[in-house]
Amino acid sequence: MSPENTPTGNVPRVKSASISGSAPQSSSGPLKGLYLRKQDLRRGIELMFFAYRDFTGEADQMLSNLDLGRAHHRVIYFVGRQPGMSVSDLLAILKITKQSLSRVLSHLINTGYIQQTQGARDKRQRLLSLTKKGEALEAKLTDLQCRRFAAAYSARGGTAVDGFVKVLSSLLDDEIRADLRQQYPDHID
Amino acid sequence: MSPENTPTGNVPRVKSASISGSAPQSSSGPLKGLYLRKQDLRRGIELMFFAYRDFTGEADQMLSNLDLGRAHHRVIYFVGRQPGMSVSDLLAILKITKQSLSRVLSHLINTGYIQQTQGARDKRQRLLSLTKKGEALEAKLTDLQCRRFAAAYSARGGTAVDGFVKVLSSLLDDEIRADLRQQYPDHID
DNA sequence: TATGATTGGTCAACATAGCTGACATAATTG
DNA sequence: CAATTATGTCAGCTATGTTGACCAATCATA
Repeated sequence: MSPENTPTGNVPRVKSASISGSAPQSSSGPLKGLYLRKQDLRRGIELMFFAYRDFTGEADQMLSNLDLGRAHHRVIYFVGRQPGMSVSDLLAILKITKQSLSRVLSHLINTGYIQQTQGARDKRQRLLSLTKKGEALEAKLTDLQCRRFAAAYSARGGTAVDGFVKVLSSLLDDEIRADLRQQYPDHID
Repeated sequence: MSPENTPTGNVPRVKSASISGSAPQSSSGPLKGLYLRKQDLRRGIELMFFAYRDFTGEADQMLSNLDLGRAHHRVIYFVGRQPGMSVSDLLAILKITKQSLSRVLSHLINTGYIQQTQGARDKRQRLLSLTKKGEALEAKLTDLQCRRFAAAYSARGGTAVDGFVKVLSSLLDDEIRADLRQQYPDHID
């Protein structure tokens, strides 16, 4: 409760970081390497934890009223983003097993949020898309999250948004960043 | 697979955003409101999803080798950050039920990662701290995540880090932001 | 001091969402 | 035709969240 911070978080710097300069520990200007103090890195860790939780919280609430969970949301979101995608495509994005996906996807199909059509070129494929009902839910959920981002972006401005996107991109695994760059070139700089 | 993006993600802007200007849809400079296009907001949503997954991935791997999960990690992390915190404090941070916490915490105590001491002022409290073993694990896990942040921060520079922190802060629920500001004043700007 | 609130713990049961392993069917590809 | 691929399914396990009920120790206060 009291604001006594970590005892290990004062002066020390991260070893493997390429910037090694021993800058003073004053405040937080854009001074070389000053943002690599342990306490700054921990701030990043903690902000990711809290922000991710809050970012998903509102949607989780709305979903639970419909007896759906976050896993359903992900499916609805990505199918909505790229209608006509195959099950394999979705598995590659979500990185879960087909058994896990199957449970969620079957439920969404049975309850009329998602529909499947046989692939034209490859008849084995089940191409996924949202029904009207699914589109309506996707819109409500995405709106909720977009509003949060729009508020944050507006409050902080374009330069901050640019930095936000850059740092998040650099936090990705190299492999994922390459995938994203290929699929959505305007996502990654 | 093909880079055909969302059909709904081209020109339209978010309605409830305070910035309503109909700016041109050129590139991505710090031009007023240009980062509030639906596609930019969706980019934020998606980057949060992928970055959070990758950010936790390495630690999850290390934990699973020790038969521990992400829930154990959170406990170890926050107890390490603020040794001597009470169970209530931890519950307030994690926002889970005491029954959920109990399962994880008991295990960490039984396996010697965390120790409890009776509170001096209030003898009902069990003040939590890491054992040597717990400190060692915390250091390994936090190092792993700090390295990722250090690499990202180094790659993108102080201005980007500043924007990253600002936007993440603004994504928080107001209540959480207020809490963080009180507990860790240097976390939030 | 007696009472009520707080701190922490426990038992039991349940839900969600991941996992592995094994197997099946249909369609494509060589 | 044989091998591979895309998808689905059954069965069972694990981790981590949830409710609800209840208990003991301690603190705060009327």
